[in-house]
Amino acid sequence: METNADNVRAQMRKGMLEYCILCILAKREAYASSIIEELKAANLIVVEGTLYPLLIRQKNQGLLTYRWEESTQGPPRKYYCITDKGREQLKDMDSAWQDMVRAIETLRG
Amino acid sequence: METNADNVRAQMRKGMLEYCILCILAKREAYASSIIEELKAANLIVVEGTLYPLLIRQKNQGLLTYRWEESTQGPPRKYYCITDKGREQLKDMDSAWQDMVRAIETLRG
DNA sequence: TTTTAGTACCTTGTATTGCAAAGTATTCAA
DNA sequence: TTGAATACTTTGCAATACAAGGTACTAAAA
Repeated sequence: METNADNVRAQMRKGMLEYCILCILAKREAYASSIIEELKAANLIVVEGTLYPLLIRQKNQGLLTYRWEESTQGPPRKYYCITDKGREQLKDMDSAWQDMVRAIETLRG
Repeated sequence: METNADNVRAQMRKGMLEYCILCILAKREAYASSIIEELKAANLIVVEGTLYPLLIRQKNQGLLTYRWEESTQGPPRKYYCITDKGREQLKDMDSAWQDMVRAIETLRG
C-alpha cells in the first residue's frame, strides 16, 4: 500500500520531471537508464514508462536530439543531448523554479 | 496566446497547490477569494474553478473544516480552517518540499 | 418594485501528466 | 537454441488544473 507521504511526493514530482531531465542533459548526454540512475541518486524515483514518453515529448518539441550508440553489453543505446532550444527552455525553467521557491517562502514565512 | 514560460510555470504549479493551501490556512482561516488573493500576492495565479474542487477534496480528506460566516457585503462566506490532521499532512509536505529543493540542487549543481 | 452589479460558491468537460503493466528487440552466454 | 540481461516502446488509467458556464445572495439604482 502507498503511504500518504509517498503520495505527497508523487504529486510534487509531477511537473518537475521535465525540468529535472533538462538539468541532467545540460551537463552531459545520457541514455534513459542512466538518467533514471541519476534521478534515483537525487531521491527522485522514476520508472521507464514515465521517462520514455517524456523524452519523446521533449525531442518532438525540439528540446533534445539523440544519436544511437552501440553498447558492448546489450542492445544499442539512444543517447539524448540537449539542444540550443532546450537550453533556452531550461533558462525559463530555472527562473520558474526560483519563483516557486520564493512563492513558498512567502506563503510559509 | 499562452507563452512558453507561462506553460512552464503551469506545469510546475501542478501538485504544489495543495501544499500552498495548507501553508496559507496554517496561518489563519480564510475563504476562497482571500486564498486566491494571497496566492496572487505570491505570484501564483489560481482561478476559482481550480481552487473550489481542491478545497472540497481537502475537506473530504479531513485536512480542513469550514464554517459559514455572514458578510456585510454580499452572500455568506465559507471560512476554511486547517485541522490537526491537516497540520500533520503539512509537516509531510514541508519535508517533501525540502527534499525536492535538495534534489534540484543536486541535479543542477 | 424591478433590475443591475457585485460577490461568492459550485459543476462539467477537457487536456496533460505520470504510472503500472505489458510488449518488442538486441546481445551474449550456457 | 534457449534463457537472461539490457534497452526501447506502447496502452490504459487515475489524478490534476483549467476554461467556461451556472446558481444564489445582497444592496443599490432605475
